[in-house]
Amino acid sequence: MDQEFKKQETNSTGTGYLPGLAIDTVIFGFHESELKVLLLTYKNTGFFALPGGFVHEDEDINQAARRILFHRTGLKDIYLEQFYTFGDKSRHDTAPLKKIMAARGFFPEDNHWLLSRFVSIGYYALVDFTKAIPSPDSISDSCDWFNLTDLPGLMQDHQHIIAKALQTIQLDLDHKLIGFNLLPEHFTMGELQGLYETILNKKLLRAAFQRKMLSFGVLERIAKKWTGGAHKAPYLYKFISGSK
Amino acid sequence: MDQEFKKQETNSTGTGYLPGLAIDTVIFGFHESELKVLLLTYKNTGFFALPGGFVHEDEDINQAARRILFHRTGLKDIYLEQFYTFGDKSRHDTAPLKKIMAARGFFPEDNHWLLSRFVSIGYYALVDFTKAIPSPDSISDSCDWFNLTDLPGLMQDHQHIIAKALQTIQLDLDHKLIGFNLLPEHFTMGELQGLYETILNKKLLRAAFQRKMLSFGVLERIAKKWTGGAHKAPYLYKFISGSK
DNA sequence: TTATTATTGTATCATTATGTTACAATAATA
DNA sequence: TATTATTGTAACATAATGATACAATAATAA
Repeated sequence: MDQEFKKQETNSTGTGYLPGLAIDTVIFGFHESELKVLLLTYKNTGFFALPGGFVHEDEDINQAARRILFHRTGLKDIYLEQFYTFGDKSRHDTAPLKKIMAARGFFPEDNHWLLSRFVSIGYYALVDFTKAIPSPDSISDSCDWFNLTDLPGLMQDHQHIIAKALQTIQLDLDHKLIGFNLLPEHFTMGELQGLYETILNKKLLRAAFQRKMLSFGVLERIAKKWTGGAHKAPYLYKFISGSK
Repeated sequence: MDQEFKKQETNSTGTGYLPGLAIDTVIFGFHESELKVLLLTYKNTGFFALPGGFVHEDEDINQAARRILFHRTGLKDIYLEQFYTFGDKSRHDTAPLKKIMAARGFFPEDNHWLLSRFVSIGYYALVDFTKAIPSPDSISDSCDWFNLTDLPGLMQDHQHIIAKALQTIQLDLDHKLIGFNLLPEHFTMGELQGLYETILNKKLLRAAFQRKMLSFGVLERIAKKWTGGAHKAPYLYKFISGSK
């Protein structure tokens, strides 16, 4: 899989890829009451960036997004949604990419395909934090979770892409049942509420939240969870539905 | 403006355009209780298609969408929204395009840029039917409104693009105030309700609809409209708001 | 001029959804 | 066995929406 990058650098015309088209994925996770995104750093540069990639000539763009997602998290069958395509001409800034390549000892001609203007299709993914295993590759030093509230400086317009992704899931949360994708298979009502509160960035009323969630009829009560606290044990729930 | 097409055909490598990237616009209008979309036919082929175009090298994709929209309708300051990017590899079908070009007496090599695989960014526009003047150009025979309920056979996946656009405005209609863009400056409550009913494809309750619309506080009552009917005259309203 | 007709604007009440408070149930601990 | 904190849910209050009813009023006909 890591040949992918060598292939991208070496063949200066980008044969085998759709020209000028990139995919960036905002991979959301949730842990300890914090919404997180997966970021990587490019080797020896300290640049933080969203996991992304390019589309093969014989590949649907959605397939490409899944491939990239799998590559970073090791996960298949993930909730993945295209949310916006970014194509301002101001995105075209070759400096960071040149540095990234230089740090690998590669000094491309100015007409190298990777230095041309790219339009990027944004996808967001919702993954179970406990199942996803971030994996760096030959081109990146690290690939790790960052709190959404405490992001490092990001390459290009990646900050903006994340903001737009967040905005999208905030809107989607109300009318699609997507929240569950961020939790482990079993969860308490309190955990689910905490997730909603974090995404929407506001407090919700406990009684009303529970009533509403149960009214959807997609939660199956599994067992009790004895947390060790001196109080009633919460139930564990699991998401059930034809659609996931 | 019509040189645009000659430029696209003649220069076989597509210099000046972003390669492999197209824009398709679903331009919605509303007239006589029918939702309409603007379609064009390519000269001497009878192919129906969405108005579309390509992105200039020095242009934001949103600018490109506005340029295409202006070119077709003569309108600026139109409500325009990107809704999805279509990039299945199955879209790549050179046959129709070859016929279109052949009908113009142009027979491109197989490696002509227009025959390569394209990813298309979909935009939808909401326009005042009474203001938009559909205009064909050198490459198209006609450019006309078609009822959404009675579309002709369309090129490639344009049917699917329209379906996705419709789905998007149905969802947007609830939480954005976008409906007004499809009506003339002044309209009655009945006309507004008819518009909503057509888009959502269901009957709404008159009293509740009126109460809700007025509660938004974005409607200014202008005057009465004497229709000639033997009944109370409805008020004319106008949309007022900082955001349009 | 006045009755008739169809449609509009809105009040009224019914129903449903949501906000809010309260309290019994219950694990762990003292 | 009492205490504590938290959960699940009942109960009530308020707000939003569904449904019906009716007065207001342009045009037309008597």
